[in-house]
Amino acid sequence: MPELPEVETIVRGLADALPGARIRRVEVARPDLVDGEDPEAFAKALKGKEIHSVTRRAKNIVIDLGGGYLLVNLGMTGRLLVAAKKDETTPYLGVRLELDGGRELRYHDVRRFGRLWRMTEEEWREWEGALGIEPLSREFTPRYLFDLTRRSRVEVKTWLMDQRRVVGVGNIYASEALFRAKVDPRRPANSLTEKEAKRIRDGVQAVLRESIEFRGTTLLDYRDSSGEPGEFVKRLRVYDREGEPCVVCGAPVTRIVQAGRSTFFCGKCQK
DNA sequence: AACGCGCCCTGTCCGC
DNA sequence: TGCGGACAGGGCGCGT
Repeated sequence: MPELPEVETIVRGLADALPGARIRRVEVARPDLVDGEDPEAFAKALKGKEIHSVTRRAKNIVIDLGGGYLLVNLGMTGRLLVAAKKDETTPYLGVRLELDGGRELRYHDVRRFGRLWRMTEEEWREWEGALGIEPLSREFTPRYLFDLTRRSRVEVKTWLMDQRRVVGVGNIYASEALFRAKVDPRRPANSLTEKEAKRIRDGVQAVLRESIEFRGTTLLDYRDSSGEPGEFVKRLRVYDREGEPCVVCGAPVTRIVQAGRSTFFCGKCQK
């Protein structure tokens, strides 16, 4: 569900609300959501810890507990919400962290593709180092993108979604970025020119930045940490617009399937 | 090593 | 109205 802009929006909300809060009690309603240890050990380890900061790495939410981390990946339908203890819950509640001041942090997930897990400082460094670079960082240069594509014949849309190279781009923003770059999503990665690599870099950064401004894309399930939907869906140019006119040339938007996922593009604008 | 595929799970929507 | 199939923002593990 959530790609970089959605996770970033959630993280900004949590970073405002949570630092300084202490975890008083932990309830694991859906044990399969906890990775790496049994739910009792997980709960015991978190109890009493203070939340120092909340940040993002790739599509993961990173909660610094001071000498250890709690990681959250939202999968397709995960939500991380700050709520009042007295507020109503849903059948999809997975994990509840009771905090001070009558508040709690709730993890909800209809499909349960999401995960919560703990990491030591050392595990964090190793895990984090194996991920690709952040697309909004200075490291993400046209040259970086061009050089890494040389060794891969994978179609460029699928290539963009591989989190070992560049993180944070998922199914919506891969289509949107390639539309902005005017590059056909079926092109093998190693067929790109340097100019096209630059256009793709620019397209990825532009669409991610704009989507963050609009607090992400809500197709159905996505909500920020306050339960509010994102507004970027109105700004999508090709995603979920099969048959509708291209916003640039008017030709109908095409839908194809790549690596089992829908891709949307304009066959006239994207070469 | 790189790559394609099936699978995890629940809900919604569409065509018949 | 009911039913089967396709599909949904992600990511892992398998076999080749």
